[in-house]
Amino acid sequence: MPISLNAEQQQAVDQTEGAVLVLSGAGTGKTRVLTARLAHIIGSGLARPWECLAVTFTNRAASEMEERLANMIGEDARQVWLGTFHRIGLRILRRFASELGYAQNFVILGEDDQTRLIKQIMLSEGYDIKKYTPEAVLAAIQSWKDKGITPDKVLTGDRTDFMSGRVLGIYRMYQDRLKSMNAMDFGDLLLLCLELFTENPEILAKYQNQFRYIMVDEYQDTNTAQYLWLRLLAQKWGNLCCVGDDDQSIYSWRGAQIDNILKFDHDFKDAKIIRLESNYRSTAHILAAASSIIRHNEGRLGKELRVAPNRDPDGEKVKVKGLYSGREEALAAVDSLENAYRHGTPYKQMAILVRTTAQTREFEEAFITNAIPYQVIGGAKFYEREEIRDAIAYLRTVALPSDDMAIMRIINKPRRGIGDTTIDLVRQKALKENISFFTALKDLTRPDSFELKPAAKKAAAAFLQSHALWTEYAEKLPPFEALKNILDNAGYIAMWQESTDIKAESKLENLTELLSVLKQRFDSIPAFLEHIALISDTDEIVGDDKVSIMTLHSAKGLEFDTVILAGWEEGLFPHQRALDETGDFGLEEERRLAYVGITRARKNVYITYAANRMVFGQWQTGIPSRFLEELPAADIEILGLPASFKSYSNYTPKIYKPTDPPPPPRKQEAKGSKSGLRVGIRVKHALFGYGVIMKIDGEKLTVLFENGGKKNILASFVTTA
DNA sequence: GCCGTCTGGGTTTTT
DNA sequence: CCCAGACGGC
Repeated sequence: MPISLNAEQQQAVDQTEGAVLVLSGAGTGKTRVLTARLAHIIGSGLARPWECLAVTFTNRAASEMEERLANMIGEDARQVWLGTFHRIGLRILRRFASELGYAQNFVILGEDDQTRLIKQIMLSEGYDIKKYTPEAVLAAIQSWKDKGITPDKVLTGDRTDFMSGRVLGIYRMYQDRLKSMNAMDFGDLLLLCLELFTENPEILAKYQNQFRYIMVDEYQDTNTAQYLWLRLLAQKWGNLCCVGDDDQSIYSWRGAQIDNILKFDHDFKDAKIIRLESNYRSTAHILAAASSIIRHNEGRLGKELRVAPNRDPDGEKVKVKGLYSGREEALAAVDSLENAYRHGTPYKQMAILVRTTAQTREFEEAFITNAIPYQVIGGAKFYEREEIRDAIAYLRTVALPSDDMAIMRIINKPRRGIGDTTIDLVRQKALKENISFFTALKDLTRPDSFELKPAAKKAAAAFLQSHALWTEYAEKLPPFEALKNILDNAGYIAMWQESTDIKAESKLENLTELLSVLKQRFDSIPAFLEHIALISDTDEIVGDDKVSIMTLHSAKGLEFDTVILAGWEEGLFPHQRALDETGDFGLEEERRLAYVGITRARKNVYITYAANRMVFGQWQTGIPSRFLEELPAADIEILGLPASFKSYSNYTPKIYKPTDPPPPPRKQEAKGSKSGLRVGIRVKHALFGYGVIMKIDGEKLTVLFENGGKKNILASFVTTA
């Protein structure tokens, strides 16, 4: 299928040999180039599909590319090695796990399991986990892994080791524990793959020979481990094509090395650099705004976006709005979106982009009040939720009894009389004898074992009996039925049904949702477990006509007609922690984030900030982001700024003196029905706390509570708050 | 082992 | 302001 390309794009497609860096600005058609290039390589017989490796950063990007490729070359597309770094690493590791001393069916630990494991190790080593949190230790370990550093390669005096050298010990123990549990974490999928390659030259050679052409998307976000991995694999043929945009590098905190892209021509000899600068997405004003901001960064590869020919040259100016409070900011967004909707833009072509997930709530509330359909992308992720992780842990322990983290998670959930003391004892035994938790538990319930108190022993035996039954379910029933029966039999469903927890109802809904996903999409438990270990919620986009609310980070790679960039205040955006922790570097990364945000938009951009914001239940005054000053006056329109900002070009960055008493929140027009209850009103429930009314049906209210639950209750049980 | 009350700390961004 | 985890009484 022919596909029209501009000259630079065509050049990127034709330049198949050697190292190529395609510097591809936002909206310049990089996915199109990548897929056209793959199609060209395969179509012209330069390589067969499975001799091509295409690596992306997100599953979403991978499936998009696969789909487009399938449209061009048909079923052959499925043969291409196309996926995220982690998925491809996993595929290789599954095949050669034994070379590293792992069994083929190793499990992949999620973040919660990792933290629990670190915590266990720290506690048993006598560390004060208040002083040094497991999360911080895990982060330090993760950052070594991102750099491709195994425990024996950590240099003395590595400054990421905030516990004066002791994190390394924990790292070592953590890796040992993972291995004895036959488990890997996310970072291992790359790190161990690297180890596999370096220790087994014949395996490396196999893949080097196989991958004649390698392509990488979002190269600016690769970390050192990924860089090393690519370099090894590309060594034989040298055909490595990396596509990226240094101006969109926003993941340094996760180990991404912007240097990878900045030094590409230094790392790979005779590298060709091709610039894609024709933007097919946004209007001139939007591009001008984005360029003007990013121009304040130093050390860029240099690249200017131009409006591609034959497009509406100007469009509307970028609108900058100052609002009184976070609430008003959200209401202003409602206005703008409704206006866009009236002018023919569907809701699904609109997005609110925020810096932090905490900002989403205010918009949700305003959207509920004003009946604007919305979805929050990312945020509290489905597969990270307690009930989902629990259900998965049940499946895991049944699929693989030696999965220690899984069994420990659910053994006393619901309560079965197996408390911390018993769990600790079993764990110690397992550790000492180097057996799995499950085996240790079995041993301790044997008639000739008396280490457990009778009550605990009885409880443990009962659990094992149930476990055997669950295993039978898993063997005999389809996955969906199996999980349903397991959760029922385990009393897990009943636990939530009987719970007075405000979140119980939504947890039950989520479990139903999980079951239906399982039913629709999976016919084997292992396949399902493998899938959920690697996906994230930003991967799933639904086609409903809804406004998307998400962070700037998860917006990368997406585009919308209308984009609202909210919360442009000093400290929030740029975020204070970025400034504190990495200074100018952090500021530049925040600026790139602004650039990413603006360039998501095709037609309309609104940038808003609030003078006052409720943080931790306290009113805080904010000052407009410095990034606002970096916008080009000719391309923006200023609306509703507080008086002292009338002159945009020379504002003094202080509207409200910190010594002034915090301004009272503006009361929303509380008039309405005589009970005072209306959709959107904030109410308080004695048991469930604060929430917002989503729906009123006579005396029956649907309330979205602030701690996450949605509940139907009678109006008489709430008071306005 | 379980369940209630208390308190200090927390909101950057996530494959 | 809210929540997870610690603590103490049963």
